[in-house]
Amino acid sequence: MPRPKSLTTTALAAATLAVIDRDGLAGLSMRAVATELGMGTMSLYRYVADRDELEAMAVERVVSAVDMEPPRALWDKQISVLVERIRAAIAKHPNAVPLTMAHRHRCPSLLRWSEAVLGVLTRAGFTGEERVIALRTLLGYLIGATEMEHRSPLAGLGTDAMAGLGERYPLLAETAGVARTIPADIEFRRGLDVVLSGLRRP
Amino acid sequence: MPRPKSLTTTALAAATLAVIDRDGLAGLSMRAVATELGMGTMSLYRYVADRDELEAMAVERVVSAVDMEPPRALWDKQISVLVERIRAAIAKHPNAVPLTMAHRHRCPSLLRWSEAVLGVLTRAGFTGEERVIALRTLLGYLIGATEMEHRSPLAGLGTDAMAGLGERYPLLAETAGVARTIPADIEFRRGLDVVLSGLRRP
DNA sequence: AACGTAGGCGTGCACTGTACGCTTACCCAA
DNA sequence: TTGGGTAAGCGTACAGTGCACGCCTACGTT
Repeated sequence: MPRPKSLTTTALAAATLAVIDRDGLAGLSMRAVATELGMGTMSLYRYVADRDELEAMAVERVVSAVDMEPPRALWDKQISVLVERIRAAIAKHPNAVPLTMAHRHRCPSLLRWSEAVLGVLTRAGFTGEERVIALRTLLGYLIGATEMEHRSPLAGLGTDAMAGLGERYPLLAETAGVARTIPADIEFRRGLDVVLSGLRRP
Repeated sequence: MPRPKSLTTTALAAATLAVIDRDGLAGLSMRAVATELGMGTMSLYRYVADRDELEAMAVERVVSAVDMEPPRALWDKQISVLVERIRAAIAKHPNAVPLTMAHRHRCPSLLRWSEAVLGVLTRAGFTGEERVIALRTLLGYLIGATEMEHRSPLAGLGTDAMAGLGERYPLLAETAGVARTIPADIEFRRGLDVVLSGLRRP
């Protein structure tokens, strides 16, 4: 009976994400999103309680696209595929990574994802505490590795600055040199393989 | 010859950390730190270029206290001790955890720590890419697990809210129930054991 | 055709980080 | 003892933020 809404929540999330992708996290403000949508700033509050809630919607949009269906394979391969799908989705919006970390706990898609991983683990024979530890270890690695990939130490340093670093931290400098030759997704996968091989029974 | 400084950088970092510990991250502002020190706001900029730099100093203070000397033990035990020392240091200032994550890459103490871990790995026979992967995997788990511990999913939900959750995510609800019975540091240690057992060659 | 509901928006407030320039405390040279 | 130079300390001001509040207006229904 009253005046109909002119926005859907997905349109709001899309606009928010567009601002983040274009102008970076520092460019995100209620005013910026409103302008992006051609509305006044306060109109946003018809759809959203908070700036926090707006951010959470954008994060949900980042993650909601991933396919939660495990592929036909052995359980460890199934898990590695599920983990890498999330990583890929997050990597598509690098500017949003800090927000993704901040709001992941109220992101329904990540709950669905955890449920899917737990399904694989359960079918593989994990139960009780063992299953808790397995999930938390996988999640921990996923979160930490993703964070490291997008705000890594030594990333900004030029090769010459790293040479100076080598005097005080020789092993670190050498390791950084080697690390530079490994593509990020290979590095992620090999670290994940370490975790998975730790999860397999001896 | 000129007027001497009245503050040391460690005093500044201590005051910043005190504000964070007492009033939380939202209570941290240049004005708050200045008041804590009994100075005017702008005086801080004699010691610090940025709010960012102030935050980095506080983070460095959080981490700088940890003992970087590996204990006498087998290499995997040495590493687990080093990792847990960092975790313990961070856990002492839970309000600062997001800052610790944000500024870890320019934190000298964490470089020293990485160097120490690399030393252990090297003595254990790790070289080249294998050593890179080992360090990144450990760091990834440390960062991710720490983040999860301090802003975990399902943490705020009461037991009744989790019952409703159980209808859509049965495995997750069951897992959360079990997880509640495991102390955080035990959980961290067992996840770390998974990673370490993955690092040991078969 | 008129009405009531709810979407949209303009203004304003408290708060943030920080640029700029004045004042003042201090140490050294005379 | 006294002056001077240097840098510490601070007061003010500004652009920007998230958001509370209340007015206006477009709409679907009767």
